[in-house]
Amino acid sequence: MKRAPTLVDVASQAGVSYATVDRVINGRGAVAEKSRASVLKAVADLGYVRNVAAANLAQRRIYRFCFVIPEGTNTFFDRVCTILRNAHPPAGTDRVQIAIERVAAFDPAALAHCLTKLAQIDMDGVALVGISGAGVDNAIAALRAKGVAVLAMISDMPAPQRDAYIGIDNATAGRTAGGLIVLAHGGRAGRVLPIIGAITARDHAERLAGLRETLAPTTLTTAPLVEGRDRHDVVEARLRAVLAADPQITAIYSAGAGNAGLIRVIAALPADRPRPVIVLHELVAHNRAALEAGLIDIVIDQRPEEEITRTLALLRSLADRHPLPDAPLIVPAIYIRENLPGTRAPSEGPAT
Amino acid sequence: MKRAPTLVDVASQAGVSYATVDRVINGRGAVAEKSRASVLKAVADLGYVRNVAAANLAQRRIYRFCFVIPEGTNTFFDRVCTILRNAHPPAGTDRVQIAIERVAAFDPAALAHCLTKLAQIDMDGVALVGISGAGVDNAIAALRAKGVAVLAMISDMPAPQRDAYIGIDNATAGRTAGGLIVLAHGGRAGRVLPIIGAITARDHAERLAGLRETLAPTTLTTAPLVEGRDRHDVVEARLRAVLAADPQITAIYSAGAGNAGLIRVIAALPADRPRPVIVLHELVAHNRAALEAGLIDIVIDQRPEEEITRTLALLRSLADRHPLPDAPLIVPAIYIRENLPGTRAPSEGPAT
DNA sequence: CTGCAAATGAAAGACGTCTATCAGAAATCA
DNA sequence: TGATTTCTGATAGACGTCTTTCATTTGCAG
Repeated sequence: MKRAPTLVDVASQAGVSYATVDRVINGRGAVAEKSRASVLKAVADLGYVRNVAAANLAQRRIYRFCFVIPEGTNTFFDRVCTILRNAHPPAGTDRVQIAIERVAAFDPAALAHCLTKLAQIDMDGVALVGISGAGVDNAIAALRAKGVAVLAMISDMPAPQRDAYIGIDNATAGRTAGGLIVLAHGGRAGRVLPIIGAITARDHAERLAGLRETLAPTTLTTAPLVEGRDRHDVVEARLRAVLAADPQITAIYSAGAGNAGLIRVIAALPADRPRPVIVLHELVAHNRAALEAGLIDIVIDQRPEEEITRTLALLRSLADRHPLPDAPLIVPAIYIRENLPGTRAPSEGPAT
Repeated sequence: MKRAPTLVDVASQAGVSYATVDRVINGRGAVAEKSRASVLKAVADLGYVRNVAAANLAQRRIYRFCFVIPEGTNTFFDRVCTILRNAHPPAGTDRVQIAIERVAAFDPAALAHCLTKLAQIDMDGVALVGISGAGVDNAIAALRAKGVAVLAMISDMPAPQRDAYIGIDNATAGRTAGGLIVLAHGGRAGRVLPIIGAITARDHAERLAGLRETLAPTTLTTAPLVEGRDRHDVVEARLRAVLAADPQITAIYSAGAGNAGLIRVIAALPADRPRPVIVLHELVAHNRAALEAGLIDIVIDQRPEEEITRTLALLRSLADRHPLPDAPLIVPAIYIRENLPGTRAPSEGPAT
């Protein structure tokens, strides 16, 4: 068990001085092509990896990350912020500063402005919820040009613009909803009502397509799409109307937000006949309460905790100039009343 | 933004020398009670936190962890090992060595022997699957006396013996199975067949109790328990017999292992009548294949990836002498055919 | 008061990397 | 060839902690 190679080892192996190795590794000063090559070869031959602890010590480094989160009526993003605030930095080595910036939702100009401000500060990485338009591309490009890592969370953006995407595959989410609805029908006929925020929202459209894909080969039919604009009041009014007009509905899949309105409608349904099977997205407070109350059946969750954990790990990894590991997409979680996190006391003593 | 306090700061604040501070912090040599108190007070006042990077550098520290995993016919533990081998150490700072020791399953003596051997080596932490008996307690106590952190994974052990438990709440898992079965019956009558490994296995018993708890208030009845001893052949034979004798079965919940046998039985059922709803545990290869083939409906998974991630983070945290964070129990995941991880290509480009 | 043990202080050299400086060598151009 | 550039080497002082050594002071018992 010999010790890991250091930069001194690399220097002697390459037949150059430490100073030259440093110039190559940290890209400062001019280095002859020949020297550069021999240093890189020595690095490869020895399997040198930078000792991050030593480097951080020498630089008195503090990792500075910023999460840019949409601000608005959407409870989900409040949940994300809560998780972020409680997020223990990747455990162990601390020296991680996490800032949260809220910007108006669906407002590319606001996002671009925020990013431009961030470019002033000396950041190591920025995570944002991907949207495109009005200068966002340029603002991101400017950030990345300064060496800031940029990650897309929750909603993706065209690949060349960001360093990586952390989030779920929305088509899978839609298929999952479909599969559960099929299961709940147990072979009987049925009619599924899809509700989304807007057909122009890419994630919603993808979920809807996933649902249809799964339902297609079955006996279940699909009712006309309802657009609820992610607003509680709109969802409430439209759903009430549809349910009144079409009593055949046996299942509802809401791919977007605004579900507090949906839940109000369900709560007001007559108790003498079975209510439709209901599948929603995101385990936010009102959805969770409805699940516990038996007003809805299933919540598909994109597991923001995991998204944030992974994002932090990736930001860290990029900041340390490690090659970025291939991170598979997040698998949407399925919650029913019985597997809600943190409700029941554990069977024995707690983890402490 | 002033720099974080160092041990030098602590020393001057406490009015003692660096050496004394070191003796207090790292517990070596004798220190007068008065000095100890003033050092601790200074630490608290200044909010000193040790710079782990510097400490690790000075010690040339390598974290040495060992996972003791049962060896046997159980595919699940093979999966655990695979995950472990691919486990990127908590990202960023590396210098983590992970050893895997396989020991005979359900054999306390073998486990104790292994632990005793580990006590010889200089370990930072050991994670094991909790079982009790025949010297295990003593072996663990010996380990911990040497300052080695000991975590229980997957199956717990009495609280005072281990530093923490990382795993699922099995009662919740059982209730989850119950909830899904109820959902799949959609209000119709039904008869649920529970299969477990052995009633003496605590986790299996807890899952069964959870199932019964959820089914109790419904119209579903429970068929007599089948004990399959976690063996494919036993499960296969007994299940075949039960299904032949009791055609009323509309659902099967297998709380243990040996499900390859169960799947064989299901695959051989006549195709002209609907098969029972089937809920199994652990997303291992044969269960996954059966899910994809439509032979079973649901797999409840304890998410070993998450268990391992958390275990590593905790081991690391304990090794760094951080106070241990409160880690909630793992929430069992629900898999159906549509949300299996890594099956479908992502809707857009991959994360790279 | 002496003698011994316990407690403390002072200091120095690691650990591996970053950062800077300065002198000297090699390559380039006139 | 000499005068510039462009590279390179040598070196030294951080960064914050660990570890050890040695000398000194303090406390306490006899």
